[in-house]
Amino acid sequence: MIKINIDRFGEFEFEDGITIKEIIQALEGEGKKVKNVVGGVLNDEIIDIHTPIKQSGNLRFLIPKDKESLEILRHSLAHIMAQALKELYGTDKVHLGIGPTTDVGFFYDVEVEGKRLTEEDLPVIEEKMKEIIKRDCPIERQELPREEALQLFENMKEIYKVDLIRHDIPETAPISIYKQCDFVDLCRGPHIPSTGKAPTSFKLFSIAGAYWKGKETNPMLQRIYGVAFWTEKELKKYLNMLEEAKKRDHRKIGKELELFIIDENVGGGLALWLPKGAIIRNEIENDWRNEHIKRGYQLVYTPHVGKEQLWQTSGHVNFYRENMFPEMQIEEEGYFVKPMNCPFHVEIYKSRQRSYKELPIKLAELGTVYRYERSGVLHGLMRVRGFTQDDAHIICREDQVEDEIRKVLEFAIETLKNYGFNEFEVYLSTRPEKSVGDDRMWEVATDALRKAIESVGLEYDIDEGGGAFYGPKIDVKIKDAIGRMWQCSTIQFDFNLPERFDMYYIGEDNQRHRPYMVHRAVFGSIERFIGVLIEHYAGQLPLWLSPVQAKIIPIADAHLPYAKEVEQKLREAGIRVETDERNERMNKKIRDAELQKIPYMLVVGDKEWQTGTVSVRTKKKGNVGVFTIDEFIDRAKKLIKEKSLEL
RNA sequence: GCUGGCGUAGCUCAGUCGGCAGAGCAGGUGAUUUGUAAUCACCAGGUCGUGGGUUCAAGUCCCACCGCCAGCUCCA
Repeated sequence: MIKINIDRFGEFEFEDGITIKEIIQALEGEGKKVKNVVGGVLNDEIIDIHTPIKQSGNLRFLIPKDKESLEILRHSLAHIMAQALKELYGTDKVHLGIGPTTDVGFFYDVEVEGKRLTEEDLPVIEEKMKEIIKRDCPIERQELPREEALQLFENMKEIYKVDLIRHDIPETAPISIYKQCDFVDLCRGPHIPSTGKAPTSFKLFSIAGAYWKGKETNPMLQRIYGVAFWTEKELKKYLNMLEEAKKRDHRKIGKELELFIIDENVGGGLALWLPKGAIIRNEIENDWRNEHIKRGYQLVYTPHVGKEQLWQTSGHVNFYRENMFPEMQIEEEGYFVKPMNCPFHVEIYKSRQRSYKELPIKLAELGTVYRYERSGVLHGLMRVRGFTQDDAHIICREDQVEDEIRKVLEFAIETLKNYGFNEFEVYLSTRPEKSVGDDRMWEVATDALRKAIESVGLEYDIDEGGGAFYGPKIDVKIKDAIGRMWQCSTIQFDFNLPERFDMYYIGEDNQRHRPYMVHRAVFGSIERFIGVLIEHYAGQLPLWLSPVQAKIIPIADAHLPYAKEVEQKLREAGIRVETDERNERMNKKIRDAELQKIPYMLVVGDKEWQTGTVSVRTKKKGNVGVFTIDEFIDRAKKLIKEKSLEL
């Protein structure tokens, strides 16, 4: 017998191996109402109503609106899709790979003999799935001995399932299969009680190649992706988000607003900054430099290439070579384009002997690095081959570690907030199995990272063993306006380079000591961060970052002299301003300024000329009224200085 | 790199069965002189990604390459 404490129902004793389904029957037998249960959470594990419970514990029933039950639904929809495929294209012809859930839905990797699935097939499959849902097949679970399961799937010609049983399912694990009508699948579960419990609020959205088990040498299966939610409303919301993401695509906006281009004549993953994009970048970089100087960083510059020996010492030649541009020969000497800035910063540190008194030394650089990325992964500014790290290396004593890490994290969070990001995900990655450095250093460093996060008051997840071999790290992700997470800041200890380069400082004891070294970046990559900013703001950047902050719109050509006068005054006040001198109607000029996402439109006509004013229209609020030129300048200057998000 | 899709004017795209390369926007010229999201007319603009092939005839069909997009993979 086992004891189960059921949330809201109390504690019960049951036979070992009872299922939720049977528990519900028992409860209902006692006259209790238990409705709509699609699964349960047993001791933090999501299980379905079919799975035998073999241990005592706490159980909570799941109904559709529970977050955890989505996984059950999505898993079942993957099966329903597989069943649909088999019914459409023939049981023997469809070979199933794996069909797990994803963040928003599910996929199934399949092979259909003699047929290449295309997007046009998706609606047909969807229809079939809806039919199966309507049929309301009860879903049953069964555990089989290994040999029997092998036999079954061999008979069904499910070669991939056989492969899974042979090579991937641990000897000790039970082998379970799920049946719904005539469809049988190898599966760990969990699943909903019957296909009829699935709503039709799902959508198949793409079809793509995927290697069996993700290995390039294996055959490629076709992966069909679906999204699924319990309600139509949630599905719609998600689909709208996708639409919105498409509208915000920084590649599209970057082209429309003439911010940057990636030109095939130059090469994939190599961005060219057009004048307007360069303004954004310049603002960000100037701000970055000022903030770093304020915080005691010292700015440095380093070259784009360095001798092979340097990269030997750093270990990059041995461990990072596949990501580097190939070696070049100059006067019998090998050189590499830099994939990272660290070796140079280390050399700067080593340029003379260092005393404990001058630590911490914080060297900062907007260093442009080049990495070989496979052509297929390049993506606008988000994934490039040449990018600028907002890099800094903090070299300090052990007694300074905690304080320095806290300052870095505070700095990063404060900066990201300034750019309009207020939600973060923080990850602490700890020591992996293969690593360098002694236990003590790992402990001091990991502790400092943890304390920093806690002192800043952030929630965080621990990625146990997820650190680099050379040290633990913190990663910060930001949430954008439509809920997507982007990796930005990173704070990484490095126990490797100080050893390799034999970095030291002279301590109070007149002895050599190994310093702690930390790599850190706030934005990660300037290119990528600007890409994220563009998508976050849908191109409507904060005033201080806008390439053109105000557009002067003369109503007719007659007002041009006054418009130029206003323009001159604004320019002298440091506001980026343009006058629309075209012989177009005012409405057209406003429309074009709106499309260019210019924050302020200053309409000037007879009235304004006579009174020395401008009629201010903002991108957000439309016409906000008439201001004197000085009033407008004061307001705009103040907002720019404050980096305000307001207009 | 792999799988699939797509490459037509500066941009967004149409082009049927293989039969004279199109539209809108942008650009140029002219008219108009305008009060809060598109004034009108005219003009110019093309090696249909590149190279080969099939055909009387190729933007269209076939092959190779290049590039882009989605996904896979990768992301010390």
